[in-house]
Amino acid sequence: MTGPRTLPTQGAPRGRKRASHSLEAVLGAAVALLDEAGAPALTFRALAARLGTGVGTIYWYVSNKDELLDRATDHAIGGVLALVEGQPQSDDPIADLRAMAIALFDAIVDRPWLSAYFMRNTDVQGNSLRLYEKLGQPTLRLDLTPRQRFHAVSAITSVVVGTAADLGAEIPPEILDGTMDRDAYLARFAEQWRSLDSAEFPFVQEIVDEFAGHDDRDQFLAALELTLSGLRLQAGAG
Amino acid sequence: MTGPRTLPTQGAPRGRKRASHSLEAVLGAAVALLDEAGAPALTFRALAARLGTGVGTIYWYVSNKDELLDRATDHAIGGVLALVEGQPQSDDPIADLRAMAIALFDAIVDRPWLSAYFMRNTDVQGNSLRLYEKLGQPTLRLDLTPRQRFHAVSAITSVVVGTAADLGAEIPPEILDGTMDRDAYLARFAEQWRSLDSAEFPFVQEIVDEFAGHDDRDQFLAALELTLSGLRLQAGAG
DNA sequence: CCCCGGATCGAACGTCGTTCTAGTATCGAA
DNA sequence: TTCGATACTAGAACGACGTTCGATCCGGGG
Repeated sequence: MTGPRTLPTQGAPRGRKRASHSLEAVLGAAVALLDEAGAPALTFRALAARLGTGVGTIYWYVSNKDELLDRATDHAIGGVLALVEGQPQSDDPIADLRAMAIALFDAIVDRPWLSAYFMRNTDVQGNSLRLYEKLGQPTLRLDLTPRQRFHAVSAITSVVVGTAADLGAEIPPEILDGTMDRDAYLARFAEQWRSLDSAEFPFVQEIVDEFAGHDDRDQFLAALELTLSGLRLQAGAG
Repeated sequence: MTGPRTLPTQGAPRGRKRASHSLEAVLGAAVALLDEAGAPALTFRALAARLGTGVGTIYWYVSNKDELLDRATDHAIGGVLALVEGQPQSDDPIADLRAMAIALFDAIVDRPWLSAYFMRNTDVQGNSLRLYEKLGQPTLRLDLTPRQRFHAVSAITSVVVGTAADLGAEIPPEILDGTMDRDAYLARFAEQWRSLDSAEFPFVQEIVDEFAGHDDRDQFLAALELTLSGLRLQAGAG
């Protein structure tokens, strides 16, 4: 009456007899909607239409939109987790950290809607905890205190989420429609910046060319590298 | 017909004759609503009620909710900018960078709604550009390439926004009502984490005590320090 | 005096999340 | 076979939201 008993956080849908729509189907359709047109496209009515059911049916599997979003996010993070778990372990823990952070970043670039809901996922169990564990494991091979390890992982996730969110934010609708390409968009900004008073805005003048031609991935990699080199320094001085 | 001609991004409201509600008043009320009860509290009806007007009036000053949010955010960032500009410049550029980042972080902690709208503010002009400039100026005193300076500032803002967003997300309604205090909330998580299989979750087991008693500000300061020490290393090796 | 344009107002529209009631299919027990 | 409980489906309805629109007010220049 309040919903299906439990959901397997992993694995195939176990013996549900003849349900035409499982929770898995709902989540899959939700993720598809999010992928196709972002967060505003995920409405109960659109989801019901896609599944060929009524809105009431969705509420049988999920108690409200927050839970739908949480479960859909966890569903998507499952994919990232699989990727990260498939990565081979190297001799250098920091290199492993880097590889995982990049995999996570790429996943968010693929699904920009993830960044908005990534941080508010307070699930104790689920895939995000498992991902957190995976991200933390390389720090166990570093000469750090538990506190330093804790801070290191949160620093790395901050960099990933922070830059990815920044990235997802800078995409106004004009550019998604193909009306205007990214370079022209950046160039318009750059031009306005160049016209600023260079006595009042010396820094902006200094970096405007870099901004005009910047690559988001390079920007992320540079930020990540700063954190990682700080971490390497910390581990070496232990 | 489409709104007031322009808005002074700074300064007193100039000679508007007898408007009972200026844009400044609208923005002030909007920020007040956001401060009192967060983003969901800011609705056109609530705002109109607070101003003692109709909803239509607000649309005279602002063309839609996105613009309202952008302007309100910029309004709030003006306060941070004033704080940052009031800080004295020291001999150490990195220390200045640190101080600014901390001021920004504290401002977001004060106004958690800022984190959500901080990144999507793509205004070319306005206070966020000025703040960006201020954040970048210390890097001019560092021995770096323009590209490195550009990356350094975006790395720092990523850390600030990333951790602040993470922080704002981990506040479920129970804790804001005073129903449950933060320590008990963290302890509940910690307990569930402790019951996990330690072979499968070695890292979580390692840091669970740190997590249970962690301070958000310390977490941010640690992440910031990693980036700054990486930056110092980069500047020294120039 | 009238009129014109800046400024104000609130009813109304469409969409959203959510609730509720009615309904159908399946199965074990009587 | 009948009955009721359980699992699930369906869509009308409600209130709140963002937004639009025509009506209205009001001061200053003709």
